[in-house]
Order: sequence, then C-alpha cells, then structure tokens
Amino acid sequence: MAETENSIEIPQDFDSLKATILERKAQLPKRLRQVAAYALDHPDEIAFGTAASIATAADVQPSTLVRFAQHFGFEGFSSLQLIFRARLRERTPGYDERLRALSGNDHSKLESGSIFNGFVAAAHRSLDNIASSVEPEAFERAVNILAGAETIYLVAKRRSYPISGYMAYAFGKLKVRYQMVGTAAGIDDDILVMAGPKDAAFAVSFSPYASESVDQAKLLASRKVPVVSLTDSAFSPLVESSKVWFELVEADHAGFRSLSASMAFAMALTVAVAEKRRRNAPGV
Amino acid sequence: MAETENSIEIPQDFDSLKATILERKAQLPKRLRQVAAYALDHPDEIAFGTAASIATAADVQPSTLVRFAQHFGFEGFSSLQLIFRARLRERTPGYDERLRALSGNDHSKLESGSIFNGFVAAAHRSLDNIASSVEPEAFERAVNILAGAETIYLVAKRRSYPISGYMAYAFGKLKVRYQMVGTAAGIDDDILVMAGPKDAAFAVSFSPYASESVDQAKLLASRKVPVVSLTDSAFSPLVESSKVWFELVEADHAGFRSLSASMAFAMALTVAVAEKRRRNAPGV
DNA sequence: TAGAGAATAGAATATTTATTCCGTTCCGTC
DNA sequence: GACGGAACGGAATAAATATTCTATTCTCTA
Repeated sequence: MAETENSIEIPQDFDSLKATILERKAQLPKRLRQVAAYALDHPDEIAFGTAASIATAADVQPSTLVRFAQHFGFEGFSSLQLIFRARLRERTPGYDERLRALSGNDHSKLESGSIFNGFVAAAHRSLDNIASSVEPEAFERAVNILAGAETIYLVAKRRSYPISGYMAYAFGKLKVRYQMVGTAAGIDDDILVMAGPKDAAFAVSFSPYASESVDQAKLLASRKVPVVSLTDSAFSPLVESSKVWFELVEADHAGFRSLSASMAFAMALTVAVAEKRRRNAPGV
Repeated sequence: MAETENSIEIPQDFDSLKATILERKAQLPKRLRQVAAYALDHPDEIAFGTAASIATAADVQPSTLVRFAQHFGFEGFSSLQLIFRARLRERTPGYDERLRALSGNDHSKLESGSIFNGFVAAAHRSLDNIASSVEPEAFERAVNILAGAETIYLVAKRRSYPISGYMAYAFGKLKVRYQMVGTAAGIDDDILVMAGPKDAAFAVSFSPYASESVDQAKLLASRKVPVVSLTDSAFSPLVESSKVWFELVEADHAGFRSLSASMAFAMALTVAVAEKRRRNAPGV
C-alpha cells in the first residue's frame, strides 16, 4: 500500500507537516524524496507556484507532486498547497510560540476562557501589525509636528474616544498643552475657530468613521492646522485632511476589537512628543 | 480612453503600486475605488485568493477586478496579483529592524523610534503577564456576577477612565445596561444610592489609587452590591471591597505605562458578559 | 535472472479559474 | 430631458492548472 494514509492523521499546519516529512524522508522513494527536499527548501515556491512550475523547478513531473501530496494523506496537490499558504499568512516571528503559550494555560477549559485567550491573542497580533506597518520616518514627522505645536487638539469620538482620553491624561501629567474636542457640536466649533497654524491636531477615527471627527479634521486642515491622524485604512476620510497618517488595524476576536495596539501607539506618540519638547526647550 | 495606461509606467512593486493607487483614488469610479480600498486593506487576500473569491469578498464582479488591473496598466488580474505575491515573499521587516537600518547620525529619529519600540515591547510583556496571572476560575466568577446584574456600574477615574469609557461604549452596542460613575462627586452619590444587591459594579484603579474610586467601591460594597475590580496589587484598597479582583501590572517603558493589556482584559470581560447574558436569556 | 510489485513519466482529461464580450445602467453635458 | 460616453454586471468563452490513467521503468526478492 502506497496510497493515502488514512490510519495516521493528516498534518494541519506547516510545522507538523514539516515534522512528518522529516520523519519519513528516509523511506521515501527517489522522486518523492526529491519533492520533499525541494518543498522544505523552497516553501515559498510551493505556496505560490503552479504544479507545473514547481515540477519543473524540482525536476519531477506534475503527477509526482500529486502522488507526494497523497502519500501524506492529502487529497491532492492543491490541499497540500493550502498548508504552505497558511504558513505565509501567519508569518509573524513568535506567532505559534505565543499560541502554544496560550493554549497551555487553563483558560481554554472554561467557557469564558476562550474569549479571554482570544482577545489576548488578538492584542498580540495587533501589536505585531503596528510594529511592521508604522514607518519610523512617519512617526518622527508626527512627533515633530506635535512637539512644535502650541496647543494640541485631540479629536476622537465614540470608539476612539478612550484613546484621546488617555492621551489627554498623559499630556496633562507631562505639562503639554492640549484641548480635547468633545461631542457637543456647538462648543466644539467655538473651540476649533481658535486653532491656527501654530497649533496641531491629533485625530483618531476607525470605520465607521464618525462624521463629526471627519468634519472637524477637515475644518482644522482648512485652517492650516497640521493634522496627524490614526485610522484603519488608507481610504479613510481622515487621510485627505492629514499631514501624516498611520494605518492601524486592530485584530478582532469574534468580530469585536479591543484598543490594545492603539493604546500602545498613543502612549508612544505622547511620550515621544513630550520628550522632544523637553529637549528643544530645556530652559522652560 | 479607460484602458491601459501606456503613457505612464506600470508599478513593479507593491510600494509604488500602493502610491499610485492612493494618488489616483479620488478620480476612480465607484466600483474600482471599492476594489482599491479592499486591495489595500486586505493585501493578503489578493495574494492568495482567486478572482472569484476576492470579487465576492469585495462585493464586485470578477470582471471588475480585471478592469481594475487594466486601469493601472496591467494586462489582467493575474499580473496584478503577482505584485501582491512578491510582497509576501520578501518578508516584511519589523519596526525595530527598519529603525536599525536608518542612518545612524539622526539621533532624534532614533530616539522617537526607540520610544515606539519600547511601548510595543512593553505591551507584549503586559499581555504575556495577564495571560498567565489571571485565574480562569476567577474570570468565570467575575463574568457570572456581571452577567447576572441588572445594571453594571462602572467605576474609574483618571488613568483608568479610558477603560471604563471603552466598556461603556461596548456595553451600549451590546445592549447591556450600565451606568458610568463619573467625576462630579455630588452626582455620583445620587447615582450610587440607586444601586442594590441585584446590580453589580466593575471598578478599575491603579496606584496611586484615586480616593473617589476607593470610596465609591466601599460604598457599593456596603450596599451589598457585588464588586469586581481590576487593580495592580494585592494590597490595593479596592481589594477589601471586592467579591472578585484581578491583579494586572502593565509593563512600563521609561516609567510610563500604557493600557494595552487592561484594554484587552476589559474587552474580554465585556464580551464574555454579553455572551453569557445572551445564552441565559435567549428569548429576550 | 526472472518475476512481481512499486514507482515513474508523460499524455489525456477534468476541473478550476481568468478573461472577454455585450446588453444595460449610470452619469455628466448640452 | 435627451444624448453620448464611461462604467458595470453577468454569462459565455478561453486559458490555465490539477488530476488521472496507462504504458514503461525500476527495484527488490526468490
């Protein structure tokens, strides 16, 4: 029997597939071993290539790839390929390590525990995401804009409000002048007409974008107030009003998003701005 | 002419493609803009998906994807897809690696960058910390207490305020009755005298503990309102008033703490409570 | 070294997937 | 409000890609 291995379980992720291949490579026939070697040496090619292109590269026939996949219990080459693709999607260093750490704790046993673990994992992912998507140069520009401002206007509504709330708290402690732009539209407009080019604004808004925030950012931009913004898409309506903007997508768990990464970003920005001010005006 | 743009050069890598899309997004027709937004928000899906699956996800026709690709000078969707795949092959460097790659003479850029790095790292540590320190049984008890309450009172001041603010937002969306206990002392007391044993409270306070929060937790406890609390020490004054309490120490960077882990915790608790309610009262 | 079973190559076929085409709708302009 | 051009939706078609099938080769054993 050299066909599907129905007795043994089929690997569901790259790591266990890799282990299985290594374990069995000794008793693999010539061409299948050739495929095994190529697959482990060039996993990206397997992920993106076609059966024909991979076969050429590995110097075998396309049908050999199918037999290889079936030898390890897969239905065909395509289902094997999915494993290699999933690997690229989850490619964050430390990803599976953290996943293992989480599944090791006792939360998984209880009903609410999986929710807890889910949000912790989502927060980790969000943090990995900002770490790779925020450009140091953009961050520096944002810091410079805000550090040079007389007053920093904080624009945020609804879901984003806690972020500006925390920044306000921190700016207060750090003796940085700020002004929150709240909800009451009448008052807000009175506040905003006092803003000018010497000030700056930090706006936060996530989909679905609160129209007040978008309007206020536009108003500020039209008054030549430089706007730095934090949002979740390059197509966010905040972008057009912004001198510098950051795209930050919070990972979700079961459709709900926390603000973990946003909070880390907000705090970093806040402290960096305060630090820059301290340096530029040490005598004050 | 709405076909291939032979006059302008065709983007050869993801960054320039992204730049081109952003540059032209304003004058893109409806469906093409829809595709543009989806593509930049979900680049991985474009890389791995088929024209049909992507079209469904972006809520357009497959032919629209082809037109989109051709609009930007590509021969068809497939050649556009190659750009998205190439992006995944060259692994995205993390923030710290890019920071290190910067020219070493720019001190300020390095400084702001390391602040950013520091807060992201601190957030990761905080998350690891709560994952191991929060007891599943305690979490379950907290969920039960809050899920059984008629009204959930949210007690938090100053630094903790954003946490209860976000929970309030989420409870509102989830149709869970809550009452924030704000700052104005006079009003708060009026609110609190309405609380009784059928309600419950969630209090958050970190060192130095705001005396109002501590007093209000005490008051609630004396009125037989079960209190769940989140704080940063077993010796916190909140502990004596609490039925269930959690110790959560946010890791700090340069003496400043963000709220990343607290946010993840708060969101997990909020969703778990709403989920439990939904199960217990499916008919409502 | 003959024979049996496994493995392989390559072409034939089936399937999936991208692209084209055309009737209809939308939108701006006169 | 009518016209013309651009954009769109959806089905038809073309292209690509994976899988199967069979004749042939290899390899081990008696």
